[in-house]
Amino acid sequence: MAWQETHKEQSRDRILESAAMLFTHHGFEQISIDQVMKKAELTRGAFYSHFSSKSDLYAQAISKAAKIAYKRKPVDCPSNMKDFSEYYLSAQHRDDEYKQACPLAFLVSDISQQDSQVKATYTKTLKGFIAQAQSLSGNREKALQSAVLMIGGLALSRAIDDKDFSNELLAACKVGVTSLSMEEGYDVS
Amino acid sequence: MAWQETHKEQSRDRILESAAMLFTHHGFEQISIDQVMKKAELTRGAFYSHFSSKSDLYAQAISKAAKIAYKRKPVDCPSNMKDFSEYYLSAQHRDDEYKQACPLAFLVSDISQQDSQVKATYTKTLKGFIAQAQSLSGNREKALQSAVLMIGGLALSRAIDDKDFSNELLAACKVGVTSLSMEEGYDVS
DNA sequence: GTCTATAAATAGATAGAC
DNA sequence: GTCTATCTATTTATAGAC
Repeated sequence: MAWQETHKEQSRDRILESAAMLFTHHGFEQISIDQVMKKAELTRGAFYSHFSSKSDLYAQAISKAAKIAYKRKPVDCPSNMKDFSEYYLSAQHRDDEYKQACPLAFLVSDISQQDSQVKATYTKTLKGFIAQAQSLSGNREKALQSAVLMIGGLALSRAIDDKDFSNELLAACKVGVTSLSMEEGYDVS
Repeated sequence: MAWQETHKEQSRDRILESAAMLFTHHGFEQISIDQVMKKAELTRGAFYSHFSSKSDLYAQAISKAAKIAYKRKPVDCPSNMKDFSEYYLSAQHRDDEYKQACPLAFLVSDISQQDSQVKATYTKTLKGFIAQAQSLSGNREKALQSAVLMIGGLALSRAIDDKDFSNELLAACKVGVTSLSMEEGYDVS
């Protein structure tokens, strides 16, 4: 039947899901192929039947992680930037309590060290994120600014070794995004 | 004489400068102790007379890199956020043409994977950056938002594999920072 | 397709001569 | 303090059995 995955597709999907979770949380270099395969309940040797290299897996895992993160939004289709940013800039998201975090923030400075396939996947994912923001704010410049406040704010909040300061930063970014969506100059054209 | 460094201090400083440059550009995992020592014109074996571990070096290199990046600002003391952001969010800074870039942006998602010493150093550096922004904008919340737009915007612009899109993002962040510094509610208290 | 075994390279850290 | 040499561990990728 069409909905049934073949055995190979199931294995591939388990590898990809494991990689999405591990890479998003720990970055490219900190995770070995062995760790990914063990989480997928397979052995190292089976890896190269599914992906051509670790870097190839990384690129596809970023795309997968973004899809997973997108699915777990509290509302299917947030109707405004305020709701979107309150979910995105929450302490739960920063602390990755559900292991389904946004790779755009968690891996941002990791990506500039990777090959062109990885960068292309990241760029495509970021463009999707900004398109989503633009559909809510109706203005491209404000959508770009909001995206930077959210992705950059979340990334920075994770690097900080001071909970109060980290929370303060997240709160300021939420205010920034909300202010942007309430300013004059709203433009749906 | 007091200004003269001892031989040991000179070696230590060369190691630190080499590490600052290499780590900022390539991240922690991509750089080996051997590469740092070669750039400092020493051999591997001499490393542990100066630093206790690679991670120890990383923490101190971040602080050093921030001092170097701060020194190379075009103006000694930018008098407003617009000037500051135009330098910080330039294509030259993104492309690291002078190899003296800001580690806050270049390493942001790298830091969350490191030990507490590294995180503490990064946090302290970030607090200094925000204090600088606050002294220019006079308002803490706006300073935090400006810092995120600058650091987050620069970090994101580096991950993007599309020059036009990257430039567009930098431009939007400059506008965002400038707008913040011109809004009502300016508060010098 | 998945397994075990291994090749081949690299890196962090230490030992000991000078 | 700096050097050469080495220990030990890890990792990507491949080979070949089933």
